[in-house]
Amino acid sequence: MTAKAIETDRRLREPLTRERILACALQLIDRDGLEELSMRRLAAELDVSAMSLYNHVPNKEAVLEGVTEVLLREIELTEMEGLDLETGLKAGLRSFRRVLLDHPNALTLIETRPIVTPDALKPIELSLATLRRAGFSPDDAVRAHWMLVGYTIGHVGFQVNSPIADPSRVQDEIAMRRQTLPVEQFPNLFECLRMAIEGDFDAAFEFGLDAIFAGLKAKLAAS
Amino acid sequence: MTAKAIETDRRLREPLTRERILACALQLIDRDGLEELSMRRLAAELDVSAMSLYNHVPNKEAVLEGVTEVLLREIELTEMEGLDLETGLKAGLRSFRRVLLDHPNALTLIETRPIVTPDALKPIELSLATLRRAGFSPDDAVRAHWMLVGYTIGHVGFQVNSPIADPSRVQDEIAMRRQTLPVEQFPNLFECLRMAIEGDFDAAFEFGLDAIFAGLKAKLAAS
DNA sequence: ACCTGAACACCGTTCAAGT
DNA sequence: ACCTGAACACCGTTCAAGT
Repeated sequence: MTAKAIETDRRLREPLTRERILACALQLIDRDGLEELSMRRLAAELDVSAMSLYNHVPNKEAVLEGVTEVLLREIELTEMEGLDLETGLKAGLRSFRRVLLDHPNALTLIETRPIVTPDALKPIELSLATLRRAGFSPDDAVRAHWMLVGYTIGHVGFQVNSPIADPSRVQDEIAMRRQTLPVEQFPNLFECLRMAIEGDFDAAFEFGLDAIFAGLKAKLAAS
Repeated sequence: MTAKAIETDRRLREPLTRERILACALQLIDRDGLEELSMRRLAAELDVSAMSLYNHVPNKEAVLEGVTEVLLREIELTEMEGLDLETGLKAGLRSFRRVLLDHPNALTLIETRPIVTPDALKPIELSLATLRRAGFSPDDAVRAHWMLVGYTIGHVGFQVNSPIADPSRVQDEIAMRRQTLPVEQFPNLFECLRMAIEGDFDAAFEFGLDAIFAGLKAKLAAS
């Protein structure tokens, strides 16, 4: 092959960049799951040899952190600027939850990769600002922030990893558990089973948010 | 080597069992992290060939699920039987949190492996029973349970994966962030930084619990 | 400057052969 | 019934060689 032909080849396909690698990695995670992401598969997907990736990214961990960054940038923040405590934070948390639900296979990434780039810290800054404005001390602002974010992530985790997430198998699941479990030892579980399975997770999330904000406001009034 | 010598060998070391495999796997995870657990390393640790494991366990996923089961059994439940809403559930959640904090490297396992054995469902049954007894409808009992467990897991995740978990590096961290981040764009973050780093996570957890139970009781009174 | 093939030290798992 | 070595199809990453 002549040098000219190779030049043409290179111009035909997009040049490899960090951004393109991260975008492709996220796609792969969304489609096939986090376990299925390998440097070799990622390279193949980009039509490139596995080793080319290492010209743009130091290692696989950097890819995973980069994907996490991309996800955190997806959070819509405009709706929470300058609003009051409940309205502003609820908007931010709903947007955060939406991103998490849009990328369920990447949840573990968000849980385990603390990112400290300015983009990633922006939501935290806004959240703390809202809490401070509402009257919380710096200590309690941090605690309230942790509570809200912890609750949101935990709740999504519950929804996403629910053993009975597939609605088409609900009936099977109920039947199976009735066989496996001694009903008389788990009366409340069985009473709540259908709801737990068919549950409206959005409504459940709002239920929790309401309770938490009621509690936070009570704390504020008491201090 | 004679047949007799091999017999002696076998009698010298404990016989391989599922229980022994799971216990060893948990140890390995606690010591070296989840990433470091491989079937081959696990086998080596047990002084056995990698393939022997497959006589007691179908595959690696089964090992991970088994370890999760073991962890869930560690939750102390006696203290929450028959107690009132706040006292009982707080006791259970603190015990759950203790187990999670004792095995930080296994947190992802608990988050992603829904276990449906009777042992694993016992805590849920007790939690739901307490909530129903306090007056919640089946729907709201499930929602409150999700909220509490989601909060607890999320909070521990925050604590465990905090980028600044190593207290010896707190000062470095502050200095580094001051360099990297434009202070004027993150005033609240910097104001809260020291607390976020040195924060008393136990106190923060209790702060959130208090707020949540205040909110739950308000819900109960309103309905 | 960017890409690549060959190589190294690992994986999980299967299978046929041992006791 | 339990254990094992060899083998297969994968990994992440390094390095020297290409353009």
